[in-house]
Amino acid sequence: MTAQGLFHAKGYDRVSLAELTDALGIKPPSFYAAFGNKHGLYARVLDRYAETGAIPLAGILRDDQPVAHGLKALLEEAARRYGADPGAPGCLVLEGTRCHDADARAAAEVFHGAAEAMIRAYVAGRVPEAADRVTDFVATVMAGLSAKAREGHDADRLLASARLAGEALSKELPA
Amino acid sequence: MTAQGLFHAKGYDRVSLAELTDALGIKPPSFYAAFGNKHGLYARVLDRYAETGAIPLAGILRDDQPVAHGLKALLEEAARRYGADPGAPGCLVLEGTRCHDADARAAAEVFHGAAEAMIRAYVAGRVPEAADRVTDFVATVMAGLSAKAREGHDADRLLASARLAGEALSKELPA
DNA sequence: GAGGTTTTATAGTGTCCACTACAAAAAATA
DNA sequence: TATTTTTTGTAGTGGACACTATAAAACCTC
Repeated sequence: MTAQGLFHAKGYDRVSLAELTDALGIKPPSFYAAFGNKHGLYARVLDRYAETGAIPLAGILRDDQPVAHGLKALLEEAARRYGADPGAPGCLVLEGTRCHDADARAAAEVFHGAAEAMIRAYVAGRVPEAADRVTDFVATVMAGLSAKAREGHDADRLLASARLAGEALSKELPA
Repeated sequence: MTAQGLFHAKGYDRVSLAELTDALGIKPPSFYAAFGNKHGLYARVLDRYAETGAIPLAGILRDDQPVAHGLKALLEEAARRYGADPGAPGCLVLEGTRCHDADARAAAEVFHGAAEAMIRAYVAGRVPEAADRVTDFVATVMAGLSAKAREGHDADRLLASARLAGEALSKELPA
């Protein structure tokens, strides 16, 4: 199990330093020499996740389709990813924003805030009066999807909820 | 600050026994004589919350209106309550299902499961083929609303998201 | 291959937590 | 009032955790 896998599977708080050093095959002093502290490694894991494991927002929120189409694709992709691996359910970033360590939480909130800003900018570009409301709704549904993934819902169940949420977007935004 | 207020404001994990005994005006030995342990008090708080502070499902999910109407009223009521008190945001039960203590989590999950079962039964009574899907959606949105309330969204913002989610229900369910 | 430098392992430190042994005070009973 | 019982307060226990002091080993450099 990698460090990223541990954080995703158990959440920041519940991963102990002993598990991390075991997973990395190093002893605590080497760990601190390399990463500074526990949330130092977590910050690195988040960077890596943003580049490889997270939803590629830029690729999904494209300007050659209606806004509603992009947002629905985003929700559906979130459902698929959050439910893809039962051993690492939900979103690493969204779950990180709810952990008990202030430093780790702050690190996750940076990524979370950036993602919401991208969504808001995408909507504002074409339907400015709906940007705040629609962004809140999409973020709310994504938070719910991640929570339900952690309750054990599989990708199909999450996808059904994402599609239902998408109906609201079709109704709210111009085709 | 009452024990219930502490649990709601900070979440189960982050309330220490010292805070609880201070709040109750008793010393640890009296605490253990009265409640057994920390999650013993939490279980009592949940009981009390279910009776007084939680959403009155039975009153909202009434049979003299369309199903979509009842569910929309539920989502809107959740938004109002979750955002009503900035010092105790979100749902005590939903947040409890995500805490780190296995006993406390199990206690919260009992209430959470009962609430979902009530919603499912309400939908199944009149639109059985939609019961699972719609219940998942409503529960997902409620989890998202509670999460967003804890991020600091006020009742108005939550209400806007709840209303948008309601549009999907109107579209999905018969009037 | 000797001397110096960096990496590694052992073994711990301090801290915070839920929880409790024990004794002093209070209350109830006789 | 004397004695027993119950409640309370003080002070501490044990365990888990993130983190580190120190010393041994490995690795260069000359």
